[in-house]
Amino acid sequence: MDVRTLCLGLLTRSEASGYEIKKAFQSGLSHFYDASFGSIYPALSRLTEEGLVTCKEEPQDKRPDKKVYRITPAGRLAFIDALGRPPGHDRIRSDFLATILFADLLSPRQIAGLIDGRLTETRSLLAELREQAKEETRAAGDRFVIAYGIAVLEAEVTFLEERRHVIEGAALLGRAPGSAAAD
Amino acid sequence: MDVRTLCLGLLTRSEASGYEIKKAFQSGLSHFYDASFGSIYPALSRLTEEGLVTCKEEPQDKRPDKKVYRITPAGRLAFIDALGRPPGHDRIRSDFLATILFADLLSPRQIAGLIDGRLTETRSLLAELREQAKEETRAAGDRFVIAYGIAVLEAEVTFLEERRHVIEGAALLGRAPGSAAAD
DNA sequence: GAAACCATGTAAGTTGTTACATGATTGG
DNA sequence: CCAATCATGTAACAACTTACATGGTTTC
Repeated sequence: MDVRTLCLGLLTRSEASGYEIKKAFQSGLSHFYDASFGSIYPALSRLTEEGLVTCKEEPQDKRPDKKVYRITPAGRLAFIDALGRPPGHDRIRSDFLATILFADLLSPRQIAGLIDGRLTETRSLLAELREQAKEETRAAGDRFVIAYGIAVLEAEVTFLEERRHVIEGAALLGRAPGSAAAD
Repeated sequence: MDVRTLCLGLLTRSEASGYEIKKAFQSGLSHFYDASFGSIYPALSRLTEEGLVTCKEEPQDKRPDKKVYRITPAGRLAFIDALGRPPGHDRIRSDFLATILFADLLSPRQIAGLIDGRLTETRSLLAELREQAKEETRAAGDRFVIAYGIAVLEAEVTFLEERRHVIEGAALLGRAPGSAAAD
C-alpha cells in the first residue's frame, strides 16, 4: 500500500492537513510504516486532481495557507476497494539482522553493543506503544495494530535476552575448527 | 544496508555467481530481506569496478558465461567496516497491518478472510524457517537470525489466534446491530 | 537564544522492482 | 509438453527520501 492510499485512509477518519497527516503517521503507524513530507504533499495533490479528496484553503497570518483535505464519496469508495484487494507480502529490511547474520566477523564486544542498542531501542518503542494503547479515542483497528506491535516486540526482547549468549559466544570462537573455507 | 553491501557480505563466505547469490537471498534472508536480479547484477558489476571483488568468467556451452565473484582483501575490509557502523532502524511495510488498521470499513467476513490468509502464510513461512533451522552447515549468524524469525512469527500466530475475535467483533459493531447474520 | 513546532512545497538523488531480451536443459 | 532451473544483463518505471527554499511562533 503506497503513501497515497494510506493518506486517503487517514482521511476516512477526519479531515486533515498534510502536516497533521504526517503526525498521524508518527503516532500510530510509525512502527510499521512511515512517510515524509516529500511523499505526503505530492500524494495529496494527486488525490485532489483525481477527485478523491477536496481541499479547503484556510488563510493564516504570516504562514502558508493551511490546506485542509476532506475525502469525497468517490474517495471513500476507492479506498474501500483498495482494502478489498489481497494484501502483498510484508517487506522488512533490518540492518540489525543483516549485521547479526555476519556476527562471526565481529568481536564479542561489538555484538554485545549491537544487542544492547537493539534492546534499548526496542524497549523504548515498546514503552511508546504501551502509551498509545492507553488512548481510548483510538479506532478499533488502531488498538489491534498497536497490540500486535506490542506482542511482536515483547517476543523480540524475550528472544534477545534469553538467546544473546548464543551469538555472543559464537563470536568468541571466531573462525572455529573446520572453517578453513573460502579465502 | 543495501543490496550491494549484502552481496559483499555473502561473498565473505564463499565465491558465487549472481545467480547463486539470488538463491542465497531466498534461502536464509527471505523473511527479512529480498533482492531481484535487477539489483544484484548491477551491484556485482559495481563491486568489481571498485576492486572489492574479482570476477572469473567460466565459459559454458550454449549458456551465458558463468561469472564467479570472489571477494578481495579490500572488499573484506570494506564489509567489516560497514558492519561496524550503527545499524539504521528497521523498515517495515505491511499491507496486512495497514488494512487491519481500517478494519471498521470491512465486513466481518472480509476480516476473517484476511486473518485466515495471514495465518496460513505465516505458518508456512514458519515451517520453512524450521526446516532451515535444521541445516547444520549454517553459519552461527544464520542460525541466530532464523531462530529470531521463528520467535517473532510464533508470537504473531499466537497473537492472531488469541485476539482475532477482538477485531472481528469490532467490525460487527461498525454495521447495523442485527444485520450481521445477513452478511 | 536555541530548539521545536507550525506550514507548504519542489528538485535531485537513491534504491529498488518489473518487464524485456535470449536461450539450452532437465524433470515431472 | 510444460514448468522450473540455469545464466546474464538492460531499460523503464516506481516510490520514496533528503535537502533545499521560506519564515513566523512558542516553549524551555
